[in-house]
Amino acid sequence: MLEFIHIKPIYRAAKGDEHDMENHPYAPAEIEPYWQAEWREKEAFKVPNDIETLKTKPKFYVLGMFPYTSGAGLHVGHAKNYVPTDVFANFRRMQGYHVMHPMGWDAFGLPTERTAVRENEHPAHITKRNTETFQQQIQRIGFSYDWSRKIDTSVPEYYRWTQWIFLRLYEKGLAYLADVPVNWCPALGTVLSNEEVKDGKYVETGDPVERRLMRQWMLKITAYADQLLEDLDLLDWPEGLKEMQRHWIGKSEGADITFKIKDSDKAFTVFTTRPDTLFGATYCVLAPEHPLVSEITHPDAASAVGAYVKEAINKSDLQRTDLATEKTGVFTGASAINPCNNTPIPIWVADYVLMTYGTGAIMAVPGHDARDHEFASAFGIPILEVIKGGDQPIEEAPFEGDGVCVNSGFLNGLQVAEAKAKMIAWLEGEGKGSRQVQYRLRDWLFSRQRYWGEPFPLVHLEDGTIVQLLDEELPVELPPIDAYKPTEDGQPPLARAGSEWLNVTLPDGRAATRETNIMPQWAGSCWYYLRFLDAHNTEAPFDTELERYWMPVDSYMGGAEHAVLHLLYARFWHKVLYDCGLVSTREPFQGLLNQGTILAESYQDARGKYYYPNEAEQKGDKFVAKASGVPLQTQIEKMSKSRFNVINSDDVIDNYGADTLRLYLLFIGPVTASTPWQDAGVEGVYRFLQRVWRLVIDEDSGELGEKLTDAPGTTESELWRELHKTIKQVTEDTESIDKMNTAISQMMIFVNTATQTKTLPKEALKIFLHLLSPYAPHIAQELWHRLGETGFIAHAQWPTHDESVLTSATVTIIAQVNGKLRNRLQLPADATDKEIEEAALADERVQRFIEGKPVRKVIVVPNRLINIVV
RNA sequence: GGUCGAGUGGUGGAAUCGGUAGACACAACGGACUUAAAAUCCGUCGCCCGUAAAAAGGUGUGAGGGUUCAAGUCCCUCCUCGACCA
Repeated sequence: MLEFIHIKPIYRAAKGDEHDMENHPYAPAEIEPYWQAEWREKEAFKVPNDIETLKTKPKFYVLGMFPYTSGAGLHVGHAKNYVPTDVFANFRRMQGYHVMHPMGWDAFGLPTERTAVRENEHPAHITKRNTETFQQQIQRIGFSYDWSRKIDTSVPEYYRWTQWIFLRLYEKGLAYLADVPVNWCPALGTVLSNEEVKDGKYVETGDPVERRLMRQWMLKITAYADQLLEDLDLLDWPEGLKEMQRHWIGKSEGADITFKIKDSDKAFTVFTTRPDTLFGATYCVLAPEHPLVSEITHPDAASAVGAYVKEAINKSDLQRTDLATEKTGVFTGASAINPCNNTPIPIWVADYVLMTYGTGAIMAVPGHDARDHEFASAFGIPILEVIKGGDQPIEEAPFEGDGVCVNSGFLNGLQVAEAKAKMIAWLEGEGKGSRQVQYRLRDWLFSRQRYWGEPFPLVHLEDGTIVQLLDEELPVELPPIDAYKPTEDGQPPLARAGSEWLNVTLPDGRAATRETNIMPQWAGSCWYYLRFLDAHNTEAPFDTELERYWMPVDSYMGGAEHAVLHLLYARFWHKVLYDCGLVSTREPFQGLLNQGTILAESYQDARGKYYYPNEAEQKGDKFVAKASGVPLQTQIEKMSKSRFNVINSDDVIDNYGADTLRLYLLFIGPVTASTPWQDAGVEGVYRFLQRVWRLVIDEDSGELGEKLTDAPGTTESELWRELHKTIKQVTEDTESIDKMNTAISQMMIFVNTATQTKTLPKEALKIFLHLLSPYAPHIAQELWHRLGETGFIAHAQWPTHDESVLTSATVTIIAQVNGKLRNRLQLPADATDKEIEEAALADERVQRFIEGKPVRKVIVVPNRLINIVV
């Protein structure tokens, strides 16, 4: 099916086949399953759970974001995430750390439920099958996970504690019911969080989403907005990612200002980040949903306003606020009084103002805000200049920059920043407004009208009171109903679970009904990194002492698509747990890296239909479909099932082995870079591993190579120097995580050098195998074993380089004339600047370019170069 | 529209604090080995100009300008692509 399958399969040494006995090539299909079984049976990577044993060594927690176990199975994109984390875990283990490196399954959620509906099979069955497939596929790659800690978010042993943590949030008043405008997806029959909706569509499926007012569970993440923002400074995350979180939280400082309505005792409050421009406010706008709209609208305008509001409410936020769309609005007939100069200004209703942001009302300053300017221009509202500094007349374009206040009474002559402070002080003094901080972050919509998720540990009494269940009553198990499909009316599937599940009698005898919503997909992943620390605890989510030892996660790696959602939600829960005294760190993930995506070539015809690579055929420099001859376009895109360009990790392992897959994924580029998959490149690293094999094993005899000696490593001084260079570079590059590609380059250079030496000291070879082991653990272990060592090389001590081996007696000095390279000089390493200068001036090639011209300046960079300026 | 990031050979990518551009691979080409092929080993490999072949030289990191003894790297302007946000 895929291109590389055409390449001949790896040679499998035929066991017991007399004719083939003389041939002993590198055979990953033999050695990899063998050592994987050994690691499993001897529990090579099991981490002790006993705190006293743990305390004998420092800890390191390496975590790759656990996968959502969809039916598509594992592809090389997943491996691009897990290979670098595994290399790093191996590296730290060899450096003498207790390494936490676990794996588990994010198993609740919509995609599985959709498959269940489509294939008419229970989500629990599908999940079981999917997780088994994932585990099998992941295990073939030879990762050093402690499998005894495996978790599955969809089993009661796990979600019992998700419910338990929810109760802690509930007790703290952080979970509440509210009638909120929600993103209702008719196709899915559920509400979605803001984060799951983009451009009016569900991000996963593209199904349209509409606005509805519904009673929902909310989590008060906004209560932690400031902490979530400030504590970003404590983290070793990529700056860009922190910036995205900051932006998502969207803190803006400004003022609430109260506007009285003319000829009325009513008033409304606006939030603005530009109180300095209050003198320039020439109208106000209420959001269509604003409660005051119906009260203040003049009877003459009532029908127009009513119609406008009705239409606006169904639009998405994006449609409403997009700068590119034409502004619409309608005048209410009422006026507000500008509090700074008592001028009446008209009140409009317009959908570019959102009820969910700020107060749902704005003061409009068309002179200094792009949207207001556009709106005022369209409706002929006056535009006033109150900040001087634009290079176009204020009627032509708004000026949003910094400048000096004009036409602004007591603010005239002040800079924007001073004017803001003075205006806020004035408003506060007059009782007309106050300093205010506003966030873009909204509370988290936490309930779903679906089946495949955690039930809430809450019950409703007849009088409407909500009662939380006792910790001992957990878990509230998901009832095994068959009718889990969504209904038209938004009634959750759990409402059909039957009275046995629905009806509860409380310990005090009162009758109650269970909450029938479920938690969203993100719930389980909000705390899974804590459960790994104590995965089988039946008394608590995790042991406090173990938590104190292991947390925080030192190195977390995952896709950039989780830069805001998962990472923000998990940080929020963690902070709540911290405030409950349940965890010891303010932040869960100290270090974090986003691995790049794997791209692959895809083939598409003019109609947009995708073709598998083997359905395409090259004709000249164009591609056509084999069957129909239709011309095809090729492009490098992100790997995905729908683009027919997925490379399955199993196929690569079948053809080349897991070590090749691991090495290739790292060799194609930096871990954080997105790079295209190239079948030919896989061959390259496969050849490298074969060279490593032949370095140790004589393919004809199957014995150790004749070149190998027991002599000290230093007998081959060139090799010995290259080895120490390799130790140094592999150590540094592995430490960086991102530059594992150049670590592999250096190992290749070492192997090329070693192939050319007359003898090969086993000592040097064994040291090299240590370096290779985190990257290609199977071949390293096998050769380690063949060299007569017992035990696992994965448990051996990481080597350190000797700087004195690296320094040589002579160095190459670059001789430049006027900045251009003219010759390379071999000089003693300890040559003085003067000696270097003399040597350079004496050099024939250098002299040719000086041509007797006077030397104006000489720059010497020690051990590097000399530049003679003439 | 905004913010951030990135543009280096035929390809993936190296290049520390500004100090040898193109490491390591892939592909291609040439050679050795072979009855032959595969595999393996050796060699060439930015462009231009040169040459029997070399040597020597020029030029070159998206475009243009600047700073510097020295720029892929720093600064300014622009172009293109990507990510995120609106």
